[in-house]
Amino acid sequence: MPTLAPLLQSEDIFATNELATDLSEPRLAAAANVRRVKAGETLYVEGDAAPFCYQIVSGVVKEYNTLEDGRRQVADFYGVGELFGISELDEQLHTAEAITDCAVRSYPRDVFMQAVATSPTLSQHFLDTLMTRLHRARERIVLLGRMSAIQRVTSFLLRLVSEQHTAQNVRLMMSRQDMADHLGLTIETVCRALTDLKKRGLIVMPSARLFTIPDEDILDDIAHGFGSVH
Amino acid sequence: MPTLAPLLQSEDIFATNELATDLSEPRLAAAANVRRVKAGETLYVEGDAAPFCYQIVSGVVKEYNTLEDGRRQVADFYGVGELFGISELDEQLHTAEAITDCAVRSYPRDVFMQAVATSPTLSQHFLDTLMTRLHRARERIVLLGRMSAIQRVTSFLLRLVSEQHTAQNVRLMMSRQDMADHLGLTIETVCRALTDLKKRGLIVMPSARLFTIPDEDILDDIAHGFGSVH
DNA sequence: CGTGCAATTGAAAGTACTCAAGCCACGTGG
DNA sequence: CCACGTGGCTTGAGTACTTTCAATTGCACG
Repeated sequence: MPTLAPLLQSEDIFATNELATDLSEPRLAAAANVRRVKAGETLYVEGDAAPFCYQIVSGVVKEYNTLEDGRRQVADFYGVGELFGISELDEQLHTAEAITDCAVRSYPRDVFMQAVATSPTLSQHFLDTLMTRLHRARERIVLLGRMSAIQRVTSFLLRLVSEQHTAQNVRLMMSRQDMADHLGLTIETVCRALTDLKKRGLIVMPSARLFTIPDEDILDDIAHGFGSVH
Repeated sequence: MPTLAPLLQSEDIFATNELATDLSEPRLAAAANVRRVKAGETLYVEGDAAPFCYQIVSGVVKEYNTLEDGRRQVADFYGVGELFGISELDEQLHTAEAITDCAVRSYPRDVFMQAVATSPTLSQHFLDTLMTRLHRARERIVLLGRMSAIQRVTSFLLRLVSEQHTAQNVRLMMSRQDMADHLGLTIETVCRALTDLKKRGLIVMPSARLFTIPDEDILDDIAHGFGSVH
């Protein structure tokens, strides 16, 4: 039983057209508003009122929480087409920040919820999105709860590979800090894991933000705990 | 009955609603089927076909994943009224096991999904449930990614306190192993954390499955990283 | 060709884990 | 009624891994 196989294949960061249907929903299209955001800019902060929810037109956004001591936990990265900034409450649960220059479509929350409530197809879509999101969150729970640093980093690289549909020259669009905050590690540990993989010839990195994987299977084994390392 | 659902009462607020709505939906009520499960019995296993989804009538159920090396990660515990065994795929993503004797209501998945798709109120409720579930999962992500053993255990105790609406004689209805698997720790580390809290007089445990908290605020500080501990 | 930030490396310290043993409540059988 | 086995919980010692703190290197840019 390839237990984690399905778990580790997350949704596509780059090419999801998850809510393409949104665009076909007249009320939503009418209320939508596209905004440009530069890399590093914050869209909203944890605890803010949440009058809008958002959908990525281009670029990548991260959503994270900040702890009292300043450490951060990145909940998720969102790519083209993905919806974010939604919660059952009236306030944002995370802080959202662009990690590349972005174009982001915003929908007034009440209009969005109203549209979801009255359009069966939209509702269905939204449900699927939420279930998939939950699935993703739980993959991360397994990763954070039970995997070693090497396994976490390896899983993350494999996720990027599957999202970019190639093992050649895969781009890391986020900083080491973002990776660390996402994987529950420190920046140094991420570096060391990458260095380790490089030294073992399992990945090739022509630059700090670009990597190639000669043999994906070996990395799979490592991610799943078969490699020598825990 | 009062002792049957001590866990997860903050979610009861939600759970109760889930319960009420489900029952008021005639198609669902007609297709529902109650089954009794003894503590320790498995309802389904990760990877199984998922012809049903479930709702707890009484007792507590845990949902977990098993890794290749046998370690486990408990995704969540479910109490009275709560729905579980739902995914966007046709297969179960987790294994579900009763941790106390339970009564569980099952709904054929297709009937359930059909009912959700056609009943706006049910759809709305299901949506809220999913958003709340996602919120819970993300709190766990922060816990697993960024909190120390003491913080994790403390947070868990506080969760139980809030669910059972008292800080006196709170029941731990799950084993140390279940706690460990939920918190991403080993059983020994959970024990040591509890011992530590006991020695510091922050909790009192008349028995291994029962605790009282003299001063909740101090524990709050520890959980949030203000306490002297890391 | 500095400047500044990101990434990497090194050394020491700390935290949680592993393995192993001891404890305790409970149920069973002599 | 008590010795004995069982399973869950706790404690101890040693180890492995990750973090922390402190430089150092690499790289893009003005």
